[in-house]
Amino acid sequence: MPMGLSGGEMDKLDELVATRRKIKRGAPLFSNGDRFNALYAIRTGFFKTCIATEDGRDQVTGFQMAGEIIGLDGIVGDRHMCDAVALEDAEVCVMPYDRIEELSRLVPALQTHVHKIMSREIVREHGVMLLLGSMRAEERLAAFLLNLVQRLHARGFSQSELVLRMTREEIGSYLGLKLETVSRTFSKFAEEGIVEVKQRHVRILDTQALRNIVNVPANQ
Amino acid sequence: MPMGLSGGEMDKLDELVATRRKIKRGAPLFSNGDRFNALYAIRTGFFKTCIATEDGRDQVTGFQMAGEIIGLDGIVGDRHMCDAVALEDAEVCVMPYDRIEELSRLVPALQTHVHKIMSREIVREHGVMLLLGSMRAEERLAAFLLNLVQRLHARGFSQSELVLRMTREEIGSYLGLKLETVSRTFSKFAEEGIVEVKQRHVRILDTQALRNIVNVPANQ
DNA sequence: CGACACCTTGAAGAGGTTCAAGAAATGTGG
DNA sequence: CCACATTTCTTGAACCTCTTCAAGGTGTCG
Repeated sequence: MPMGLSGGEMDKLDELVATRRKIKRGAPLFSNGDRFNALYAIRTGFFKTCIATEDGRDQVTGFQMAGEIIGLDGIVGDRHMCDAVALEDAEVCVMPYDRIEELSRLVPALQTHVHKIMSREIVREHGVMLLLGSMRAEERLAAFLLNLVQRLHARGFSQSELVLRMTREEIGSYLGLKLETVSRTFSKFAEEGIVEVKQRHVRILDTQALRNIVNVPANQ
Repeated sequence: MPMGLSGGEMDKLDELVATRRKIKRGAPLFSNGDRFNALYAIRTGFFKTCIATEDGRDQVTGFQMAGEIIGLDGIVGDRHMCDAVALEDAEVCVMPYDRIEELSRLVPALQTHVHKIMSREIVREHGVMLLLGSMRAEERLAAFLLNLVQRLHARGFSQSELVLRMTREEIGSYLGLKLETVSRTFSKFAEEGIVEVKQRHVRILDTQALRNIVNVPANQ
């Protein structure tokens, strides 16, 4: 979070994130239509956000982990426009939105921070649109794995090993594929020696191969 | 834009949108990598935003018309992360970003307004993800046409007639389809008497049929 | 008026889906 | 702690939608 703040400012920020809430696995943090009054910073656990249509369609719009912010969709209409569901037992900081607005006016660093968070989400979604609009199944899954493992690594986890918190169906929904296609693509990667997959445990054996599949240059 | 402001506040807002810029058809408003320093409010004209990858892939992430805001992607990284190209001669208000932040701190209504604009963009992109992730070609094109005509109607244009400002290829890129598929789907709609298509001139003959295709209930 | 970009349409092919069946893991209640 | 129900995952085969490749037509702009 932002830095270089005075003591008084820090106290206010501390107060902003003072309220905690625990969510059991499978339970919603919020649901489509719920009144919006706070953003949530994930302390621990793993979430998915998704939108459901009347005709039973369902689209996972993202997976969120510790340190990430959920609830931005609620600002525009005063109600949440999607569901946020815990994929494992989780704890979040409840940040009342009116307090955020109030504090942002007093602390420019917080204001900038909030804007950047929203802008980052917009840019992330552009990337998902690229993935959904132009990639084939293998490319999608490779991009997904690289993205997940990169975010986990940034949090101190392994660069090559991960435990999926979501089902094949949820991965498929996110990637615009059927669960069978996700499963088959995992099997294909395993045959090719790129990954080792045992249910939700994934070990990446050849990161560069995944990068080549998505056309990401070697460095970085 | 926000209302219920004092005279002094209005003056500041007027100053914020004082600078204009004209962009010729085909010219970029900004390009990926450009330093970010302003948001743009479209006064007249029509834009597309798109991201290009090294390997020649290209994804249109949106089409924007009068009254809409472009440039939000630039906030997070201090550089624009996509290209914005005018699809017809256009004019925009240049709103320097540091002035927006400054003014937002003084005028809460503006602060809320900015947040809502960003939140709306996030929600819009969720809708695009649903479209790209779970709809078939006909559903995508029907949703696209309904969305376009609805936005045009909100600006005083016809509910049933529109002129496309973009090529089949650009529509296809946005919808995750090849241009041939877009063309064929238009022809199919025309055969079925749902629309009349003559190049870029489209007349919607049966709005409800389009709604049925995307599973939107009759009302609204 | 000619060059170029854009659009349409056909035919063949590929990638992903659907349907189906069975195996493996997970959770639950006795 | 074990048996059983349930959920999740894997794999096969047929099918379908969309893509690819190709050719010709239409419109537009200098």
